[in-house]
Amino acid sequence: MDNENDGYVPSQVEAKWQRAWEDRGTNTFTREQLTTAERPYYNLLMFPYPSAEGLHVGNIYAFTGADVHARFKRLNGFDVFEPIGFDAFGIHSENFALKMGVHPMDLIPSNVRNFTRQLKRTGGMFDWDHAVDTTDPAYYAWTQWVFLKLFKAGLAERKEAPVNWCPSCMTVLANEQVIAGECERCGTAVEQRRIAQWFFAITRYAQRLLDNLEHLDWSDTTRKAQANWIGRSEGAELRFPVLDATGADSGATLDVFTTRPDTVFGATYMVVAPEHPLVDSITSGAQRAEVEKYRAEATRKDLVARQKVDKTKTGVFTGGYCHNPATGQRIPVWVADYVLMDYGTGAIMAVPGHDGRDFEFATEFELPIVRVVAGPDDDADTPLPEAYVGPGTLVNSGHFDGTDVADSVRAVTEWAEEQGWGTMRVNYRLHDWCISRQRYWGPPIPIVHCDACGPVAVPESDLPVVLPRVEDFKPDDSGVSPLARVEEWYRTTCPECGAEARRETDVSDTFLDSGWYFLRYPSTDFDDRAFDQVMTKRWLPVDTYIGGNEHAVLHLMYARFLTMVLHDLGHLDFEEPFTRFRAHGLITKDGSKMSKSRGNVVVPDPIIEEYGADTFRTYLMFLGPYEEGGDYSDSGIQGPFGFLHRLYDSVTGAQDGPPDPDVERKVHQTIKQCTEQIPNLGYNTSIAALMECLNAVRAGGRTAARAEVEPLVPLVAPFAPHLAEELWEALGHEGSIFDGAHWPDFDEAKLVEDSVQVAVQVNGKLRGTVGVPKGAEDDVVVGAARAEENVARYLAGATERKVIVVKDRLVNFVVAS
RNA sequence: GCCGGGGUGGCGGAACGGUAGACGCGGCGGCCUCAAAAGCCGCUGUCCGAAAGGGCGUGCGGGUUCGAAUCCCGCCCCCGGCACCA
Repeated sequence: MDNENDGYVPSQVEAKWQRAWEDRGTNTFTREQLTTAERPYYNLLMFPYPSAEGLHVGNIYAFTGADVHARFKRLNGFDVFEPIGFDAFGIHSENFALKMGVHPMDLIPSNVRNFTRQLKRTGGMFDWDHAVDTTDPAYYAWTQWVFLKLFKAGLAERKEAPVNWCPSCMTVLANEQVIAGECERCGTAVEQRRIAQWFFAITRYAQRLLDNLEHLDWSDTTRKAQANWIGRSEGAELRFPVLDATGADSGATLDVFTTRPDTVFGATYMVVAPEHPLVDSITSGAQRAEVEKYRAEATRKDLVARQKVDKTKTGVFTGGYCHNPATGQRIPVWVADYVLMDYGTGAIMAVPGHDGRDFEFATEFELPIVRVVAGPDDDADTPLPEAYVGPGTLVNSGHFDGTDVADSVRAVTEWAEEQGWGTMRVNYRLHDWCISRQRYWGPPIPIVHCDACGPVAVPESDLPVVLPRVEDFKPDDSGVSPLARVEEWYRTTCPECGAEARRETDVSDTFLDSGWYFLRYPSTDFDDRAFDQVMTKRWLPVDTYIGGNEHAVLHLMYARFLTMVLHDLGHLDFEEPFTRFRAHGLITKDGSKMSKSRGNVVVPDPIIEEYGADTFRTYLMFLGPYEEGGDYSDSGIQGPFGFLHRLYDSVTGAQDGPPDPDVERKVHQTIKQCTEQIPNLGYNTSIAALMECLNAVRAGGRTAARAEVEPLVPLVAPFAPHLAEELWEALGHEGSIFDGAHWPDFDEAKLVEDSVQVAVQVNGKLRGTVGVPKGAEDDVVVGAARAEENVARYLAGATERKVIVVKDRLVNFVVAS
């Protein structure tokens, strides 16, 4: 390895340039530079959670792809800001700390140090002077500030909501700790408990979050995932009068949301969720015991188990009735857990004839099934062996009989509206964002509870509300946050009336930390504001954000929501944070996701040790299309390793003199390819083009002319930045290539070949090729094609019907024999 | 079930409707070397053939076209996400 014949020693080259970058501040901005940058380009990557295991290949893949983009933009003259940070709060760290018996306040700093060391070795163009750590009070003071902004705007609400509760461990569980309805630690069935929690009213922004998607330059898949998550559906709210014990109208209504108001004539019963507030008043005395038993069972099941689709439907009759305002008939009200409290109104009108779930339930409990839609081959009396959900016309529907279902949603709703029991309505499946965590490792929610004043905001001047060091931070059987055990911390006075009061002891969701971090980066030089107006104007919104699909929904949605809110409150002049978002693919090993249990985890440190970061980066980018990912193979890295060595040899050994015309053409073709493909994340094909070009340069063992290889150095720089610096220096330049070099231009005139190989087909089958001058007239090409020996054999004795000529590419003789 | 994304050599993957398999790995043979590393040269989809050449080949079945991996219709399989959403 240390052989003196081999001039390229990656470890030495990389150490040298990493030191130089740090000494010269190549990758960092001063506050002054951030303020005056002329062509600002904000290149964002998803900041990592600093695990104890260290950086994994997936991190490096994600960051390198973003870094290649950053370096490409920089070589194209932009002032590229590529900050980095640590998303270090949250349940992962807390659980790991619990397992190891270390305090997170000790664990996280050592993890961060290790990550920092590893990240620096990968050669990313990170601005370490503007790093953030979400667990730093100087950061989370402003996370708490964001909370207060929403609170004061009336967008933070406290309401009761179910949490997962393990009756054996006696503790609240996060959703990810519930595996198939059981506690991940002890296997006990998880229950639901209702406690008061803080919610952000993201549902009020549902329509805007949906509408804006249209104009964002984001991957289609990500936009669709967001749209599905928001889940807009159009329909109607219908109000069914509740009957009292005597069968008379009680004055109350049971309201339902339906996307099929046109099938209201087929609603033969109603179903309410077990948690529905009207269950008590609707249930008759005789049924009360049974209903109570069912409700108790339903709440004992956790949400995961309850929502299993394939289980048979369960439910009980309440003994109460509604009256179907369309048919005038009395219909029973049931309680069943297939109706969810948190979608729509928590109650449905059941139309078993035309809804699969209702059909199943009606069959189970022998409830009437009525056909109200007839398909093309049906009439009003055709039996229904299963729910019919296809197109057709209404039947058994009074004066709507014969109406096409396509037109009837609106018609029926308008009719219901005239009669006062229906309204057009849009419903979303997006839920309000629960940000309360009954946990220790997060920023305390900056609220004080006062008996007289209620929940009161901590004054901004008192921020941060510092998370105290608590040695026993394990969740316990109290069902409240560990902070609720620290009396000297939670006892305080009301900021409004001065009375004795108690701090909120829940901490906030990690997604709140990461929901605004991109606003903080350019302003880390300011400790008296979350984000500075001048910096924000210059740098935001983010120009390109590259990250994993696993955050395509939640993280990006929350970040968009917070940005919209801060915009509406006058703190930002844009409402979408990420102009362009691209999701990278997944890197697999032996065809499957890397995981400890599979034992196929690739550990990056030894690879960088052996081959260097440049080779590792180049290999990762070469594996497959960046947006699709690829499969990691241990031996594949040899390709890029050899390529970079050969490049080093050719550049450092280049001679003065004129370039070979064929090689020069190849160089220009390569410049064109890289220029067009790199900004679109076509990294694998760009690297392939560079390899092909170098193969042409070195063909037959020839020595390169300087002019042939010089342009290749900036082209390879995004992938192999250290080597590029070394070669740039070897070519006699001073300073960093990322400051001194320009992305090379290609010359259209130098791209064209003077002769081309034209494929010759007979009846679509390739029978030969002929070399002709580029742009030759059709008859010349056809003549040459006809003369080709093998082609002539196929044409002899056949009748030519037609000749197709594609200029400079192909001739096809269509013949009959 | 629904929504995405895919199925191309031994492997990772290339291919504006126009010579399928670029580039790389692996394999085989050779050069250099005391040896190794690095490097270099040649071959490498498959079947028939000594060669020239030919047959077959992009998950399966149809279709459009002079020509289909690519476009259309109907299936099958894999991966990711959501999942009783009324």
